[in-house]
Amino acid sequence: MDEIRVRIAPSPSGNLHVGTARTALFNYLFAKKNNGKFVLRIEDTDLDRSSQAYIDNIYDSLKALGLNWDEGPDVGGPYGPYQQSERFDIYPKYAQKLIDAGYAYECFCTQEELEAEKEDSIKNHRAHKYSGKCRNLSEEEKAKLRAEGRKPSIRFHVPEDGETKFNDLVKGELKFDNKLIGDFVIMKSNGTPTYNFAVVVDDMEMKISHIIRGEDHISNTAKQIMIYEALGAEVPKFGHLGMILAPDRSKLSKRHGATAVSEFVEKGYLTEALINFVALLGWSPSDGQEIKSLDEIAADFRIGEVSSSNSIFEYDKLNWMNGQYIKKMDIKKLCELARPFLSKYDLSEMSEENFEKMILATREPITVLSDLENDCSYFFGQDVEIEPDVREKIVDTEQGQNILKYVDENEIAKWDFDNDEKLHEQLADFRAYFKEKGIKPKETMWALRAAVTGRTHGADMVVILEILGKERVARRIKAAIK
RNA sequence: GCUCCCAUCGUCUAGAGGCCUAGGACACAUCCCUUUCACGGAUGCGACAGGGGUUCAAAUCCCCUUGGGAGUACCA
Repeated sequence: MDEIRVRIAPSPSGNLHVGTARTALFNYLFAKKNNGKFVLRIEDTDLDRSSQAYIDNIYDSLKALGLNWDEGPDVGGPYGPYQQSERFDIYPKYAQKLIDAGYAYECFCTQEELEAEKEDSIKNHRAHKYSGKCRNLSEEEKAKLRAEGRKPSIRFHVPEDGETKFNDLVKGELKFDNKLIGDFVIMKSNGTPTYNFAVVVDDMEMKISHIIRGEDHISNTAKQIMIYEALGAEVPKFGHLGMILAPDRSKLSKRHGATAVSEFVEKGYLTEALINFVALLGWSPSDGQEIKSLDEIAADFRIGEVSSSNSIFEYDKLNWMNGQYIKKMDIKKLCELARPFLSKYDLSEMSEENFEKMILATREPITVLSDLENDCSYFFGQDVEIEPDVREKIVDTEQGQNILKYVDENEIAKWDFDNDEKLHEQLADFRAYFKEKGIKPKETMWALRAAVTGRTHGADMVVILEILGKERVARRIKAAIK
């Protein structure tokens, strides 16, 4: 059997979309599982909408997700170039080949004529397709039209009857009635190829064996198969994935939140979690273990088991999963990723060691890295602002004041801020003292916490005390005493 | 309009005729653990869209209806 070769072919008219990332993922998994090659091709034939910034974003996002390609514009490969704008000269040759073989013809219709045809069809409740009126133009007629200054497009001559069918890797047997497909343009009048033509030529030249893509391409498939056959090329296998939808079942777009991989990263999602989550949209692990690395998923992956229905992108599970990854992540790496999210604080005032301690103590409840900004606020600055509600219900109560005064006068001096084991015990003693007076341990700690952090919940008190140090803690407690 | 795809808990899904009084995960609720929030553990809530067939037997196969999605460009 020939080598398995798959590709992802994004067009750089925007940042890498999660939907594209999922398609890339399934291609990558299929390649990995089958010892094949994963190639990246940039489809930038629409020069107006394409930009280098987007190309860079695609590279960065794919790499960040761990979806490394074997061949592509930047790394090269045996079937390059891998960027369509550098391949413009090869499409006309194939188009000419099709004309010569009678599979395609020049069409001189103007935009207006085409519009009129379409409107006519709609008026008569017919499925509109190109009439084919330029199909049999004589050389004289063509010359005349050319003399008028009309630049022809090239259309593929679709067979009048029969059907085009293929066995979809995920959907099974699919077929299309040829007479419903109009002669479609393969080369625009400006000399550039249309999408349907460019993909086929590129996939053929790049020896792509399996095309795994979104089901929005299903109806293109018939046209593409016709081109392959007309060109005498081997038709690859196709597999169409269901789409990712927003919770309201519409296309996932900006108004639903982030859509680009890079936006998710900026919001504090880990790429490991994102890719894991997206893999679960349409695929499920055979052992029920949902949290899996890319390699583990690849080992377990089978394209035929992928769900053929659409799936909805819900943040709940992504958030949970991201939290799981945050909890398990190597602490050094997490610290690095966390830094940008704490840029509003003066990080220079905190030692590397304390920074790590802080992250270790605050990573537990968070779901996205951006939660850190709020959750770490009390670790910075000399003073804290006590939330009004907390002040009223805890700090300013008689019990609260008593506890704080007691801490100020009898406890703080003896607390060992540099020894967490001792500090831990000392706090236990402190709780025990008030417990004898009938105050719950929880409430005792609340008073301390409220005065020191301004809140009722947060990281472990021992860690907070250690990082803040005796002076700052004393200062904040005094400030809370009326 | 026409063509195509899809249809199991709110969501992601397991299920490929009997193992299903339909399993798991997220979310939600309650409880336990606990110096807070969380984590973790336990329990609970919760679905085969509807209707016809086929069969001894259907979530699983077929048909229709309904619902959702996609395509219908000299965009990709």
